[in-house]
Amino acid sequence: MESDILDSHGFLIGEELEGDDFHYVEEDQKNENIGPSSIPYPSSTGSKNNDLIRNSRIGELASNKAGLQGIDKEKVKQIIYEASKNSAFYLNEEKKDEALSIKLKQMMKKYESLKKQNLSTINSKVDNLVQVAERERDLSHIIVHIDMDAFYASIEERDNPSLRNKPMAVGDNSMLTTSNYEARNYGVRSAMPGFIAKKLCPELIIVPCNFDKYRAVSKQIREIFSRYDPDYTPMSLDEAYLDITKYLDTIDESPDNVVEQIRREIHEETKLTASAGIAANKLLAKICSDLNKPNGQYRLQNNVDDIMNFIRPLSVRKIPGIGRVTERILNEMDIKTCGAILDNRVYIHQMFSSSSFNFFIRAALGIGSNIVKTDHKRKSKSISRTFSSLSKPDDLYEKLRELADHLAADLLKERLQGKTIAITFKLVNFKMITRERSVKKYIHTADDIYNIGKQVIFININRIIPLQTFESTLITFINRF
Amino acid sequence: MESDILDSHGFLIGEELEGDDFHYVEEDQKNENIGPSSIPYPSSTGSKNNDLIRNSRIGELASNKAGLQGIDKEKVKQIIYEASKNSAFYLNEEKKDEALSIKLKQMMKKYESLKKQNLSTINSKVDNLVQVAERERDLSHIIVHIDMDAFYASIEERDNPSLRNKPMAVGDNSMLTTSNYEARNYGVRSAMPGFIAKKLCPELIIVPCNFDKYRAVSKQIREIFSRYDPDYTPMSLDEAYLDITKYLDTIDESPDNVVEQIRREIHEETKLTASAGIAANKLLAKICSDLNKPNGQYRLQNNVDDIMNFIRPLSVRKIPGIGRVTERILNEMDIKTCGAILDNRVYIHQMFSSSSFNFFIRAALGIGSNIVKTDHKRKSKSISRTFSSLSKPDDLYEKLRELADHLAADLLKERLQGKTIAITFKLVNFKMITRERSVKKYIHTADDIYNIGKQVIFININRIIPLQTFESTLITFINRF
DNA sequence: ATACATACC
DNA sequence: TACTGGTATGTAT
DNA sequence: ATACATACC
DNA sequence: TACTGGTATGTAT
Repeated sequence: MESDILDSHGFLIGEELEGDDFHYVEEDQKNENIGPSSIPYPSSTGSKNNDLIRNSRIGELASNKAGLQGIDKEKVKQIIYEASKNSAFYLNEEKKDEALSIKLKQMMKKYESLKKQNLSTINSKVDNLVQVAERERDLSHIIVHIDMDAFYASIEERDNPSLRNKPMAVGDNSMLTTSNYEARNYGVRSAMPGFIAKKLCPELIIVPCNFDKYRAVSKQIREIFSRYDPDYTPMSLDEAYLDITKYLDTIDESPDNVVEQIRREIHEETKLTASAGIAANKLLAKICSDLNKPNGQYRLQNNVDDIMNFIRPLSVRKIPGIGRVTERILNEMDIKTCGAILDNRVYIHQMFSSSSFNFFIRAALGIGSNIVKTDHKRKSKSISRTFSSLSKPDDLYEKLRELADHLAADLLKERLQGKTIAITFKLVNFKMITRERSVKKYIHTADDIYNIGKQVIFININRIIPLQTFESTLITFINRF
Repeated sequence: MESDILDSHGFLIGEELEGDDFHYVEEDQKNENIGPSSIPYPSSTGSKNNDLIRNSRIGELASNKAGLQGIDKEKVKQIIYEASKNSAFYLNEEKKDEALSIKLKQMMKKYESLKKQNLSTINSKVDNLVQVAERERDLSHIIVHIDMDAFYASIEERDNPSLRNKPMAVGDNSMLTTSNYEARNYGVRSAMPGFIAKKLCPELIIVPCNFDKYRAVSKQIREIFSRYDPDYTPMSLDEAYLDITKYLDTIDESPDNVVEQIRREIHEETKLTASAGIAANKLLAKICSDLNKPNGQYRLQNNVDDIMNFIRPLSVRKIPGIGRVTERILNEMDIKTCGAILDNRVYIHQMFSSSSFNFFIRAALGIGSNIVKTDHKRKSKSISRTFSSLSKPDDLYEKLRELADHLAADLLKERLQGKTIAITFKLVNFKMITRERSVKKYIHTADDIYNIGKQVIFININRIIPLQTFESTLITFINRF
């Protein structure tokens, strides 16, 4: 009787939502200062069949990134769609997209009601906040963002001349990490599964990853960076920020020439090309480094007018931290450029959290951190492996054991310990579920990780197995604060 | 085996903390704009025996509020202590105080380490935030806070002349809501149990509450308020804010004279006295209304210098929203006055959340809301009753039934519905525990409340009964957002 | 504290 | 046949 | 979402 | 004999 009432009112227990998002490739970055990595959600409307390809997750694979000019985008989309449409992966993407649509619709409802309101009282408050941001502007540093061109692919080409001038990618049949520019002309790019890339370009050569080699080259270029800024920050094997302000004080050279020289040294010592952006802060430098890619550089002067003229017409999507989802939300609000962010600051203020508002405003003003020297403290350490579907708990425990051993070894290397363990299961339908547990004392041994993980799996075994057996397990070791 | 590991790492489940705080009396307020009602925690050090009386919850009963000047505070403390020391209530207060001590100690650790640091880089950021607050200052309104003097007690005296000039209080043997000024001279005050008050003043006359009468008088004074500001906001039966700016435009009178006139009309029509504060905003008006109590008023000019000179030497405890606990935290940081808040803004910024920082800074600048007209939306509706200890679940369900019926009737009057039900149990040792449940659909009927409540009790029955049977049940009906 | 989403390489 | 692996951070409950 | 603390009348 | 009843809001998990 009571439980009838309870069920009919549906206690908020164990509700299920959807999965995760796409990813790119590579490794080793120091992910920081790239703004809020989460902001509400959007999506297309009906999102049936080809529509999804057109304007969402999968469609993005055929977007207008570098190297895709002049090719038949529609044809690329069509081929990707044909190769994907009945896969579990694609079905899951569709599901996620539908969830997104619902949330976007709700946001738009709020937005429409906002447009009808008189927001003049909020205006001055918002303008105040913009002024506060403006006061953070600091034009006293020259920051450089350097990014190797098609890093892994270029290394492989360099070391095997027979690969040159042919469409080629690094990775394997299930996932590519990098493609060279010839391959990009076919629509082949990173984060694309190799078997789909082959449909786009049957003559594509796929070279397996050789991380030891990439790390060695990375070490070379980092040595070069340190000549110009001993406190440079590497963001990944092929990318770094430099503050060359002090270096410039020691010589009589323009920033442009210094960066030319860095890129020249890189080329001389590695036979590889790099692109660079030069600007007043990391945000702008990063945006700039993409502009004259490959093998080019772009200088944005440390001058408010130049910065504002540069950023105003820029697509919001160019802002690191604004991805596919956030771009779509903004687009729905008719905000396509950074200038429009500023113009719509009152709506942005009402629609988003204060931290998102600050992120958007600072980006649209071209204001960002110019602190390059960082003593980065790792916040989590994780390991994951994809394996073919399992159906017996014991098989899963065995995988857990392997991952726990591996993770514990990694933790030991850095003398890390933590209090929270998260396990992510990827089901065969590509749905991801995460379960985490916090303990009172710091732990780090494989046994501790395994035992806690086993308990977590055991408790959730019914959520995992019956749905459809799992595909992969990600153990994340999280150190909160 | 696994569960051994798990236990030894102590999963963070079902940990128990401590209870609740003291309260005053009366009813009917529109609690708003009184700042963050929570900020970390502090306490004394050893807190043994009489120490607790001296500097904590119970000691506060004998504090230096209006009416207590010139009496022997030490003697009052001693009598309260003797009357309390072995009670379950007092034991619980001691427990809470110990928990507080631990947390305060931790805060001080952080504070000490902060003092050793060079905080110059944060300085300008904090100064910016202070400027942002300063820009909110608005001196264009004249706000009045009116507060009846010893409201319930004065009404009883008025209606029964034999009570006059004798120590008297309103309430009952277990709890007093108001005391007259004669009684206050003995240390008798609101929120004190009657039986303890009798120890302080054996000849004390205790008159039972007569809410219907108080409500009728409240109606009278509200009618007067509305003559001066039709949009006045009542905060309780005996207290209100008025914005007399517009009224002043219609006549040629000073604010002081207008408020004299309001108080005169109150006295003429009710034979009761009121005190008032007149200032640029609600925060300041409220502080001012306490200054010339009883039967007086205080005007603070709408002028930055006057406001700053007024607020600078003011004890932080005078700020509504800073209670016993927060005062203690601040005192530990050597912050006793509002001026000291400003002087220590960088430490405040580092020690507290941004919302607490903003609250402190605005208070210390004398900046507050001057919006009186509010269409207040109720966020919760609750009912609670104290009853003697029960030990059978069925007895508790029966109480639940009564409270649910009552609450549902109240909800119906205001056409309210909600999605969350909270039940608070007060155990015989005065420990309070809360358990809440959210449901998906809005509910409002007694049956729904009862059934959900019963389920909640059922699930937690082992947490309640074995500990020591419960004393009272508070059902709160919460409407989130 | 948990679960999940977004984003970057 | 077949859609990774790693880290950070924001939002919602 | 849940549990609890602080604060006000 | 005996320490309320009501509402809001902040913090921590």
